[in-house]
Amino acid sequence: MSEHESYDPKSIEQKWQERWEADNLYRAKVDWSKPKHYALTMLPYPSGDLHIGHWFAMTPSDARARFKRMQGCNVMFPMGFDAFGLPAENAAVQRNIHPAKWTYANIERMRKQLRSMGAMFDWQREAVSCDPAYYKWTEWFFKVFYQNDLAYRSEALVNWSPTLQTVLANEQVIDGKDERTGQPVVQKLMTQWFFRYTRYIDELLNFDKIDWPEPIRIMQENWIGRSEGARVRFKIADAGVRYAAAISSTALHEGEGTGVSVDREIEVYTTRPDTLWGATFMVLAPEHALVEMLTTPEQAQSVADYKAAVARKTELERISDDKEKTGVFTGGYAVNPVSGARIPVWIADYVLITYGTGAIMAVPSGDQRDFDFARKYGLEIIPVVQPDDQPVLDGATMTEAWDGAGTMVNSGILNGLRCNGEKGRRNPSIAAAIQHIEQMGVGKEAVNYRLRDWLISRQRYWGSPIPIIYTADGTLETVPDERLPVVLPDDVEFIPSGRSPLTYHEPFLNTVDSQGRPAKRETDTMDTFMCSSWYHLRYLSPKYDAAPFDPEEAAYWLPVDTYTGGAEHATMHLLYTRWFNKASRDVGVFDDAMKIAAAHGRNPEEMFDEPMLQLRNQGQILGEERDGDVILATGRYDGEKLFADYVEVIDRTTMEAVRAEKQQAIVGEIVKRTERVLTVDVNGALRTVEVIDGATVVVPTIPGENNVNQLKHHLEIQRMSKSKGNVVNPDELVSMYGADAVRAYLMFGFDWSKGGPWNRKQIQGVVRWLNDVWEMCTTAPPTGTGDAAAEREIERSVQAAIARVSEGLETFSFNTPVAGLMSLRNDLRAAIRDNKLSADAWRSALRDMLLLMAPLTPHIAEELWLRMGFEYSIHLQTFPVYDADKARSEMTQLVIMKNGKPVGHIDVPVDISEADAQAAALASEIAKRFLNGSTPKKVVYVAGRNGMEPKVNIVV
RNA sequence: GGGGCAGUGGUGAAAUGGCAGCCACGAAGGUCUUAAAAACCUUUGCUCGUGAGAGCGUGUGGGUUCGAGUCCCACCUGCCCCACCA
Repeated sequence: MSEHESYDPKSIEQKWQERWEADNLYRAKVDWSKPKHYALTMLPYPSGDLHIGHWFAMTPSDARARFKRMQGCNVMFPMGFDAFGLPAENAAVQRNIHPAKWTYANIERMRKQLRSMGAMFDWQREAVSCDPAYYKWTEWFFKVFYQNDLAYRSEALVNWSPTLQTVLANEQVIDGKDERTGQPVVQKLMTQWFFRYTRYIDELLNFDKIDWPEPIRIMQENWIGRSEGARVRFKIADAGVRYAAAISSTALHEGEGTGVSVDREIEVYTTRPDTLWGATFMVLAPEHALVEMLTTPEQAQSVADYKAAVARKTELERISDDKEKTGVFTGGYAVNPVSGARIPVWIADYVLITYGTGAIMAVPSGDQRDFDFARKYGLEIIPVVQPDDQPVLDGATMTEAWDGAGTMVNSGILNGLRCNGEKGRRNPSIAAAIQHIEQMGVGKEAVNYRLRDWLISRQRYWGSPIPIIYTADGTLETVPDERLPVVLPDDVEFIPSGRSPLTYHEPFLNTVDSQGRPAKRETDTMDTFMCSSWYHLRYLSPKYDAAPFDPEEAAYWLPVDTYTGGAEHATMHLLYTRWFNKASRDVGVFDDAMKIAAAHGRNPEEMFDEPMLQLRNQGQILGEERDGDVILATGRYDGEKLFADYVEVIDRTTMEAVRAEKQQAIVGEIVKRTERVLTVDVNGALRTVEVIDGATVVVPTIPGENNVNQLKHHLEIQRMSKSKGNVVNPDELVSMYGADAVRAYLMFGFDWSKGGPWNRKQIQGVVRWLNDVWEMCTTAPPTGTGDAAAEREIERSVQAAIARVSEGLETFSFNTPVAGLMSLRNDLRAAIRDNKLSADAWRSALRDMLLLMAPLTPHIAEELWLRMGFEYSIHLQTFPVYDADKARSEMTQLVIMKNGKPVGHIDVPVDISEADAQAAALASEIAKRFLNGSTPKKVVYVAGRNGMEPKVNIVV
C-alpha cells in the first residue's frame, strides 16, 4: 500500500488565500493594452452572517470572473457593503449599540467569511456605503441632481409606515404592506424629496443596449406601466351658478395634470375613449381637488363622512375590502362631452388619486368595476360594444360588463364601427374616437404611466444625509461642496420615540446659511437604494477624493460587463441604478471619463447609457425538504417490521381516526424512504415498513396505478430562516468539506438560475471528486510506455472537458463544467488503473485538468499545480483552448433511424460523405430488416457536428 | 384579474430541432473486513420477459416537421411578479 498524504482542505485553503492576497494576485489595474472585464456581483447588506445564498450568488460569479481572466481579460471583481439601513437602527434602539458600531462589527465578520470563499475579490477596491468618504459623494450626487432639476421637494400623498416611522417608496410597498416587515402602510400627505424618475421613462423602456433576462425586462416594463388612451375633459354642469361660492372659497390649483382646468372641468384618463358614449356617471378619488366644489349642501355630510372613513383606512384595508365597491354621490353633475348627457359625479375609493387624473368616466357596460358600482347604486348602464353572435345587450338585463371585441352601438358617429378588442390605435373604434374628441376639442390622445417619481427621503438616522439647509426665511440652500459631507453626528441618543435622533440633535440641526445667518438642516436621510445605485462607480476608486470616481479608471472599466444577483431587485435596485446612470450622464458626471476614453479609441457615446451590459440572475437556495406522505400500511409482521401488501396515502387530518380504527396497521408520516423500505413516524416512534413485491399502493392524488416510488418521504420546501431552523451555515460546511467542495457543490448540484432546496447528501459526490483528483495528482507518475490508442482517447476526453467547462462558464451553466471534469476524472482513473498512459501523456492530461479546475476550485488547483512542479500561480496561466483536431476521432457511429426513431447504428469513418452515409445506412442489416426490399419514401441525412453522431433517417 | 417562469428517473440534474436521462446522489448485489465505515466492482427510467429481447416513456390534448423534452396553439398543476391602474 502506497503511503501518501490525503486531501486536507483546511491545511491548504487559508494558506493560499493569504499568499494570493500578499502577492496582490487579484489586484485589478488599468491596463489599456488588455481587454477589460468588469464583473460585478450584488453587494451584501452587513446583516451579521454570510448566508449560503451569498455563496450561491458569489462563488459561481467568481468562477466566471476567474475564467475570463485566464482567457486573457483584465478582470475587476470588487466587493463591498451596502451598509446603511434600518436593521442597524433597530439594533441600536433594541440593544443600545450605535448603528455604526453594529454595522462595522458585522462588516468585519462578513469580510472574514467572504475571504473564506477564496474568491478573486480585489479588496483594495472595497467600498462601504456608510463610510463618510463614500456618502460624501452620495450627497454630492443628490446636490447635482437638485441643481439640474432632477430632484425636487414636494407635498404628495406618500406611503407612511407607522411601524418603521418613515415614508417608503412605492417599490417598497407590496399589497399595502411594507416589503420588509409586512406591516400595513398608510397614505399620508407629506412634503418629501423626489427624483424625476418619470423624466426617463422612454429611455428606461428601451432595452436595446443591454443583454438582460427577458423576465426582468418585462417586470420593468410592467412596473413602468405604459398605457395608451386619451385624456377627456367633462364640463361640470351648472358650474358657474351653483358652485361659485365653493370655488371662491377653495384654494384650487389649476393646470394640467391636477385634474382641474380653468373651465371648471373634470379631466379623466381612459384607455377606452371609444366607450365614451357609455359613460353614464363619473367617479372621483375621495382626495380629488374638485370634490369640495362639486358637493352640494345636501350631500356635504355623507361626503365628509366617507372621506373621513377612507382616510382612516390603511392602504391594505382599501385593497382587501373584498372588492365590494363603496362610494357616495356628491350631488354634482357633469356633462358627457359626446352625448351631452347630464351624468352624476360620485366619489369612491376604488378610484386612486395616484393614477391617471384621479378621476374616471365610468362605463358600466364595459368595465366590471363600474358595472358592479352601477348595479349597487342603481346607476344607468348603456351598452356600447355589441359582442358578435350574442343577443342584443340591454343595460337593464346585462349581468356583467363586456370588454371584448364587437360592434359599436349607442355611440353616435361610432355606430357600426368595429371594436377588435385591442389596445390603443390598433383598434379602429379607439382610433375613430380619438379623432372625434380631438376634433371636438374635448380631449386628446394620451399616454399614461403607472410609474411615479422616486421618493428618496426617509425619516431615519442611519442613511446618507440630504445636503440641504433651510434658511430663516424658508428658502432652500444646498450645502457647498467644500463642506460636504454633511456628517452624521455620532453622539446621538436613540430613544424609542420613533423619531429620527437627527430631529432632536441640536448641534446637527442648527447651522448657518451662505450669509452666515442661523439656519436649520434637513433631517431626512436618503433611501439606501440611492447608495446602491452608484456603488459600482465607487469601486473604481474607493479612496478618490476629487470626484465620486476617478475618470481614468471609469474610462477604462465602465460599463459593468457582467452583473449577477437576485431577480428580486427587478423593479427596485435594477431600475433605480439605470435611472441614476442616465441622470448622471446627462448632468455631465461622465464627461471627463468620456474624453479619456475617446483618447484611447473607445467610443464614449456608447459607454454611459446603461450601467450594466449583461445581467444574469441566480435562483434561491431553499431549506431542506420536509414533511412526507401520511400512510396506512397493512400486511404481515416479522417482529417489529411490517411487510406490507397494502399501502395507502391518507389525509393527514384523518391520521388519528384511522389509527384508532386500524390497530393492526401502521399509520403515520413517511420520514424516510430507501427504495421500498419506509421509515414511518408513528406518534414519534419510528417503524419500518417494507413494501413487498406486488403490493397495492394507493396515492389518491396520482391517478392510475401507483407504485412504491411515488410515495414521498418529504415535501414542503421553504425559504431558509432562523425561526424555521433550516438555515444552512456555510462556515460549518467549509470547515467540514473545504471551500473548494462547497463552491463546486453549489455549482454542480443546482441549476444556478433556478436554485432549489438544499440537499446535504449530494455534496458527497463533489468531495469524492476532489479526493480522486488529489490522489491522481499526488501519486507517482506511471512508468509504462503508454498505449497510443488509449492516449488518443484521453486526449479526446481532455478536449471534451475543455469544451464543456468553457461553454458552461461562458453561459452561466455551472453544472456542466463540474460534470465534464468528473467525466474526465473517470476516464483518467480508468486509464491510469489499466496503466495505459506514459508519464508524458499523464502529466499533460493532469495539467489541463488542473487548469480547467482553477476557476471552480482555486485552492486545490493551485496546491496540486505546484506539487506537480508547475510554476506559481495557476491563476496566472492561460486557459486551455479547445482544439477541434485533437477532439476528433477517426470513427464514429452512424445512427440509423426509421421514421425519426433510432433503430440502431453502424461504425463509419468520421469524415464520411453524405452519399456514402446514405448508401451505408440503406445497405445495413438494420435497414434491410424493416425495408424488406422496398424503396424508402425519403432518406434524410443529418451531418454530425460538434461531437454529435451523424444520422440517416429512413422514411418508409 | 393581468403578466412571467417552470413541470424530464427514487433525488439533484443533462440534452445547438437529431440515440432523452451526461454527471452525481441514493439504492440493490458483490469484493475487502472479526465487524462497521471508507474504498473498489456490477446493476439501476418504467413495464413485460429466466433470457436474447419487446413495448412504453420528458404534466395533458392537439399541431408544425423526415424527426419535438426543445417550436406553435389550448388546457392542467406549481411558483414568482404586479394588481380596484381606469
